[in-house]
Amino acid sequence: MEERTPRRPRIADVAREAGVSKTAVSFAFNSPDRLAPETASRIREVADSLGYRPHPVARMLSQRQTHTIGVLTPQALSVIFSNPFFGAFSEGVALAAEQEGYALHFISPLHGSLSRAMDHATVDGVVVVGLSAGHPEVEQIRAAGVPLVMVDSSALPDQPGVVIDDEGGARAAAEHLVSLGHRDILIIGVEPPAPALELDPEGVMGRRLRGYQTGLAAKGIKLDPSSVVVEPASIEGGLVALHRAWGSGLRPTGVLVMSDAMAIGVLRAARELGLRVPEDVSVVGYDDIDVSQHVNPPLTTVHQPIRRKGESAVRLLLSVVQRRDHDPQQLRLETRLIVRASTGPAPRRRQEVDRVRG
Amino acid sequence: MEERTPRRPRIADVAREAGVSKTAVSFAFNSPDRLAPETASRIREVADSLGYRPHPVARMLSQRQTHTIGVLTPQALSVIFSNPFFGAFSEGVALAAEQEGYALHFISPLHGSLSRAMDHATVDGVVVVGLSAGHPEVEQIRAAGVPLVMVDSSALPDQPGVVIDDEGGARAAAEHLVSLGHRDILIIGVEPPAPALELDPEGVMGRRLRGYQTGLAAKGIKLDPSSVVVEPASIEGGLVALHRAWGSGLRPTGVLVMSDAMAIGVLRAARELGLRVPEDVSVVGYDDIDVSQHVNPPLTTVHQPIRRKGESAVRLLLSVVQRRDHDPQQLRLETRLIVRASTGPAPRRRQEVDRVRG
DNA sequence: CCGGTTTGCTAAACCGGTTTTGTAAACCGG
DNA sequence: CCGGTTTACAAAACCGGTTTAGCAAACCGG
Repeated sequence: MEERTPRRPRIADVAREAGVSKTAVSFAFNSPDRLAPETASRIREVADSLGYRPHPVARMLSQRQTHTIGVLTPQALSVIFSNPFFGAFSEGVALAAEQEGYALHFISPLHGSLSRAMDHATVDGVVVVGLSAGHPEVEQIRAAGVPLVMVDSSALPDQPGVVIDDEGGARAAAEHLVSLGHRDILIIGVEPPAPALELDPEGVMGRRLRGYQTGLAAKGIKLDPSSVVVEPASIEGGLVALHRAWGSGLRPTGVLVMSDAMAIGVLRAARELGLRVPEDVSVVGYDDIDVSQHVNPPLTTVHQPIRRKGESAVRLLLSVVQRRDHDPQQLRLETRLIVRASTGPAPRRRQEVDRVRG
Repeated sequence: MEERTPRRPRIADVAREAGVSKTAVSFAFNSPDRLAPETASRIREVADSLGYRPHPVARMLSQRQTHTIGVLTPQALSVIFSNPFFGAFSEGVALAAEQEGYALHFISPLHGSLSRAMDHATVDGVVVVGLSAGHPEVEQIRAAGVPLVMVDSSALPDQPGVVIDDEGGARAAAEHLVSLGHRDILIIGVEPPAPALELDPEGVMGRRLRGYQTGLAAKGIKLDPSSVVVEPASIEGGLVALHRAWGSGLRPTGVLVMSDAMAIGVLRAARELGLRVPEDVSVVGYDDIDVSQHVNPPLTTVHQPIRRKGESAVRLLLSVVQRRDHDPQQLRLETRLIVRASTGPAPRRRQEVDRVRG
């Protein structure tokens, strides 16, 4: 005997079965104190026996809240998840969200359009990561009245946000290389999601680039535009980047990489090119992801508190979502250079050239 | 002049402003061909000028679909995201989801309860990862009529699912160590999410354990229960695991680790203990995450197609969500041992001892 | 024992859309 | 020019809950 299309029980079913009104059933679940204790428990029993669960979407609609926060990125999730940085960031986001009982919804371009994705997203607020402040999508979100906090964006002062000292960290990295005697520097950056997009000077990568330049300029090193290459922020991207630079004739002794994931790829590319790290070439990463200290050689990099960044962003967001509305708050976290084993004194130039020739 | 509480425009506002019915507005967005072209475009113009966007939750409610798929895990997201394995898996999930225009919602225990989290989740279907088939939560989902596909679970044959050959991979790993002369083996497993839970013999870790045991038993090696230790699936967990084992007097020459993240921690612990890898101790991981080939030394491990697993799971799920309903399909993906540099011949002394014994 | 408050529940409105059903007007073949 | 079909839109029902307004009975102080 088959059950006949076992439709999901609705609140009306429970009400009928228990001989009460829909209101009473709703009360039984949401504010039992407004019902006589016996009534409440009887309703719950009936509900249980019917296998009734309030329909989450209906609940969202009438309550006007979803208990969900969104993480919005301009890049496809399938690419951004390949960077352990994002995993760690999500870890922080998830930690704070879970503590407050919020679920997590990831929002990435839908059929190429971020707005469309945003239009379909059912969230009480969003953490925006990797998008600069002026972005139209960001305006759209604000216009829709959805609270947001910007991460890694030199946000307008009227929006809450959390940033790190990208420029300072980058400068420290550059100075470190310079002080080791490096003069031929290659910079590897992260490719912006939309190919047409220029490297946004106000974005993370723009700020890091400025930091590098400042650090180098202090010792009188000027940067040729050709010695800045960009690729996607992944191990693979880093691998490709160094190979490309090398292929186009560049022979740096020091490489500043804007992402640890890429730096790991650079380490590998170096090995494939027959270069020893750090004897022949030094590499400095950025982010200090978990594995950076475990790669070969352990990576010198700029540390940033990734998890804390995610956590703080969510706390900030929830403080405005829940109308605990302090004025828009800006949080700034620090970076610091961590010297491990992927950097060393610059090789004497002659030596390097000879070895590669031979 | 302040705008007066700029309420979000509703469909009724657009209808009034354009002098048409709600129906017409809805048609203008969803089936413009049912309207005269001029009418449709006029409505859209009005809608634009008002900044109208269909309310996603309302739309979900009446359409009875959310265009969202859930990823359900019994562990807190804040812990599971720390394992690069999950990042890669999510990458695959996201890839397939994005292609089909589905958003991603992560479901993890809400205030300790998975059911509660599931009750609040607004998804068209879920990918269940790391939960075995018999689990009550899984039954609850099925009862609620939500399509699901189980990943890494020896599912009942009436549920779609994707699994890998955990046992075969594990056996290969064990045989590899044995063939190198190792006789004193330590096994490091992943701690189940609920502390009370026993190591589920039907779960991933149970299957891998069986594989290890089979591989060892073939060469007459019996496993003492004390040489199986479990910790959380993270770098930190692996680190702790080896230290604990060592502290309790175990002196293995070969370590079989059920997760690469943990294996990386083991490599570090070995270094801290003054052990050289692979000269003093050999380590075999499991999963073959991206960084495994970049750590020091490059990790010998059991490869599984992580991304493809996520991707396949979503495709399977969507095929039932969209009523393209083939009968519940089971997908089985292969594993293979990848020998890198973290394994080598068992150290001489022990080998000799064993030879004499044998 | 009377007027006011509290208790316990219901009826109706509402959240913001989509979908079904209905209906005038236009079209159309014979 | 008449009956039947399309076309183009509107009215109403519906999705499945919550929330507001309201009402009868019980309680309660004076």
